[in-house]
Amino acid sequence: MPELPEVEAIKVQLEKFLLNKKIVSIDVINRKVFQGDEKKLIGGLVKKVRRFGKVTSIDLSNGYSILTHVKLTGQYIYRGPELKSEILSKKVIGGIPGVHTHLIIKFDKGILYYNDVRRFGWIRVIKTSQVENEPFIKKLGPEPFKNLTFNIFEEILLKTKRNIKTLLMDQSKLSGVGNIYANDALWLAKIDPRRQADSLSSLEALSLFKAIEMVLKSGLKYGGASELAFVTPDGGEGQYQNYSLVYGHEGEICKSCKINKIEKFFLGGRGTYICPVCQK
DNA sequence: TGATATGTTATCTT
DNA sequence: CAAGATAACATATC
Repeated sequence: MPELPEVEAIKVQLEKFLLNKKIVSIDVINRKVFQGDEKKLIGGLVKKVRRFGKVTSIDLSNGYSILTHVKLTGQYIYRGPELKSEILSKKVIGGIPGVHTHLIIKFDKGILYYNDVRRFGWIRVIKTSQVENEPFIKKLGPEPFKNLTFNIFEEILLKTKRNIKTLLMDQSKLSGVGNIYANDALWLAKIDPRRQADSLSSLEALSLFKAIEMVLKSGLKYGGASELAFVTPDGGEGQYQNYSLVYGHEGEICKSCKINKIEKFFLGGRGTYICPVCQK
């Protein structure tokens, strides 16, 4: 769920709420999700928040960074003086703090909670200078809007016979796209997700490249998709699920041809939605 | 009650 | 050997 637009929404709000605030204490409730020495973070001021694909880095003034991946159900929720009205999505199961709260960071003003029902997410303390050398970040492929050009995209497609949808979601090939936006981009480009990546014509590849940018832009515009567990640090939800093109629309009429029903099947173990007539 | 949701990785297979 | 396919992770929800 949290893909490029969702993680960007987290990044933007964390920066908005935490910039220039000082960490005064850290409570690591669950070591499973936390790696490193939290004492290194105490006293640091938040100077910048960066995003690499689906990973966020909170950079501090003391040379350390908090690198974090929320995976499927990780949630960062902030409570502090600048929240005009305190909303808390019911997707925050157990509340804050609650049974699923694994980390609490207290700032001079405000508190940040990390909740994660399934505990797949992780938080790492590393030196800021090492963020870009972190193995996870190092193996990320180029990212849309950043360093993914059409030429690079086409080269990636031609290198493999894997199905195009699985390739789009492979973070080592291109970063940021997950299941929701892969489904929507392929529908928008009218390409069957089962096609071998290297079988796409140059024109089809260009259409898909543009479609990826379009659906990601739409996701960014609506603050991400909150189908499952995604919430923003202010406690609110994204709205993209109300504007998605095919993802989650099984059995509904295709928005393009307005005739055929959207079908769902599994591809690479992931839910895949298509219009069987529009997508070739 | 058991099937379902998904990001990533370890492991198995071709 | 390498690329690709699949299972595993954990648990709330329907």
